[in-house]
Amino acid sequence: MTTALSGRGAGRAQATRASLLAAAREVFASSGFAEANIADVVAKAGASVGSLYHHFGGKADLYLALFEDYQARQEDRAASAVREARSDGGSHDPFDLFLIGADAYLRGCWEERELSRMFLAGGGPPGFELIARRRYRDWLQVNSALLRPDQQPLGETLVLVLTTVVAEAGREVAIQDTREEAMRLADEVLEVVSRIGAR
Amino acid sequence: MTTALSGRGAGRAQATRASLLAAAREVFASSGFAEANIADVVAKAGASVGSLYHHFGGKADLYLALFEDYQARQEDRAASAVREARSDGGSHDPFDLFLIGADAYLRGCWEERELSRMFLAGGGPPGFELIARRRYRDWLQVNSALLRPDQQPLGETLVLVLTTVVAEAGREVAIQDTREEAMRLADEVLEVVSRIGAR
DNA sequence: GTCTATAGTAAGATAGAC
DNA sequence: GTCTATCTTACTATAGAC
Repeated sequence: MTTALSGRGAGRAQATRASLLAAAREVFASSGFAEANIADVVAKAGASVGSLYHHFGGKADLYLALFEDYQARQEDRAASAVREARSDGGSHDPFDLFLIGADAYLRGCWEERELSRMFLAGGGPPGFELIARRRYRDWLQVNSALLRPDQQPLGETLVLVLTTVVAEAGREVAIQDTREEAMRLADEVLEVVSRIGAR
Repeated sequence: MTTALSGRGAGRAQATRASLLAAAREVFASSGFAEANIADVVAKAGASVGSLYHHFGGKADLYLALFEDYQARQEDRAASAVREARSDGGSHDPFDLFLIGADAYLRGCWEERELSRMFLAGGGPPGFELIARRRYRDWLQVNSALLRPDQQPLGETLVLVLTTVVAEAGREVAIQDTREEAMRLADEVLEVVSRIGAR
């Protein structure tokens, strides 16, 4: 219990961990997982190899930690937007809520475009592909439940298409050069999506 | 010009080159680019490291060669299907032709599912991401020209969505377990796509 | 053209002092 | 908890005989 009471305060250990994560974000984002190397990460973090291995299991673990955080933030953005829309007395229509969540997701892709680019580009550590795909399946499940596709023909496929389009739009949004272009693209895609899903 | 007059005949050199490519296909497909190693390739090909470097520039070059061939076959499938449809006196409607090409592409994704899976999964050699994205842009251009989106609002975005859906459908088709599931998925996606593009 | 043997190198991970 | 120094492993790529 050397680190007892941790998880809070700005102890030096937490600071090290944080700067390691921040450095890893930059290095991985600019080189991709395979090409990135640990030496660059610790150098940029102003830390040491030993520290890195004290806080993380290794290169892959560092990447995974980044992904978990990113994923949590994206889910949070979507969930918050939906919750807010519900409480603000807006539409409770499932498809409208889906669009609201998708919009929040796309905005998040732009705000965190370095990370979005990286994760959506593929090429993480061995086994990462599976993890990412599982997340995708989960998302599909959520959307599928939300949109209750069993009430219409082609339901499952339609949900698959809708989810895919939003996911890919995120990739496209993240590589735009300006915020204006990104937002315009996001809006247009949502417009097309809303036509696709129009009942 | 030691290999002059080559490009044809079943000389031993060509046979070596071919078995190297075949072995590379298996190894890369099962391990991905980063995890695959050259030793496994030459072992499976019944050749030697020296031979490999005689025929190819190295690991990355081997991967690229595989990609070029795959890409050429896919384009050929789509182009042939469209050409055939045109000559058979079928519809000349651009969107119908797009659907025909997409259908041929999806069937190709199933027929060559190991390779499709691999390339669509991401994670090739350094710089591969760029090459793949360029191809995708080219495809977009072709579809864009074919569908003349300037005649309708949201045109470009609509073409982007249509192309993306087909591309992603290819990934999904390639990971199905049976031919029946794959073809059913392909048909349903095309059905949804044709609704999306319905003018 | 094909092979074996080896060089060269890069990088992830560990040991142990402080 | 953090550091430096080192180990170890793995693998690409080359050299040179046949």
